[in-house]
Amino acid sequence: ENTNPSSSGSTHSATKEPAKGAAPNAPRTRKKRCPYSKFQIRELEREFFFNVYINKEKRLQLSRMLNLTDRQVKIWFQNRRMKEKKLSRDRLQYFSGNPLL
Amino acid sequence: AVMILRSRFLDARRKRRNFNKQATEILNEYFYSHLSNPYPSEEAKEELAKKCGITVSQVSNWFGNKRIRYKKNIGKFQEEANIYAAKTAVTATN
DNA sequence: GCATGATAAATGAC
DNA sequence: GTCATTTATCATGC
Repeated sequence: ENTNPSSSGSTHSATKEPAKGAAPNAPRTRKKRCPYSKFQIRELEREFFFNVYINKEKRLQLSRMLNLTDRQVKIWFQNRRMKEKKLSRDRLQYFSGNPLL
Repeated sequence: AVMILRSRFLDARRKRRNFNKQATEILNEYFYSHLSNPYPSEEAKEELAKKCGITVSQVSNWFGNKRIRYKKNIGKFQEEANIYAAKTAVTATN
């Protein structure tokens, strides 16, 4: 349901996304936030279930399969670990105040 | 039973409820009295959370949203800024 | 219909 | 690597 625009041109040659017109004066434009598709999320979550920490090989493999950059996959796992940590904190707080109704 | 609780917790996360007026007052007071550097420390966040009856994460969310929405349209918050500026001025003179 | 709180990508400090 | 943040997006309140 999401024809991903992040696949523009450079066929995921990985590790570098500011493939601009080689302008030496790069204004360092922040990449716009692009929500991932359901399919991309499913595959990322599937891998996260097996390994909270992903290695380089699987990362490159996933980035090719999902048409994301290597950096995007890396950052997704970082954010996902932070999310898991927050979920744990919230669960703890939620179940601590209640005598298991 | 546990599963019901679990599912209820999971989908209850994103259900939004507005903060009460008093909590919003406290947060705005801090924000506009620290407008030059609206970044409360971890201790300040905990204190604000306690006074407002919300979590520290909610305090962080509130300041994150407030900072960017204020920056994006200062004019829209001008009236609000004046109100709290006057309020802190009064409390300072008392 | 926007205001508002929470979450999802992306950056940067350390 | 973590983690506070910025920014856009989402979902809800009213």
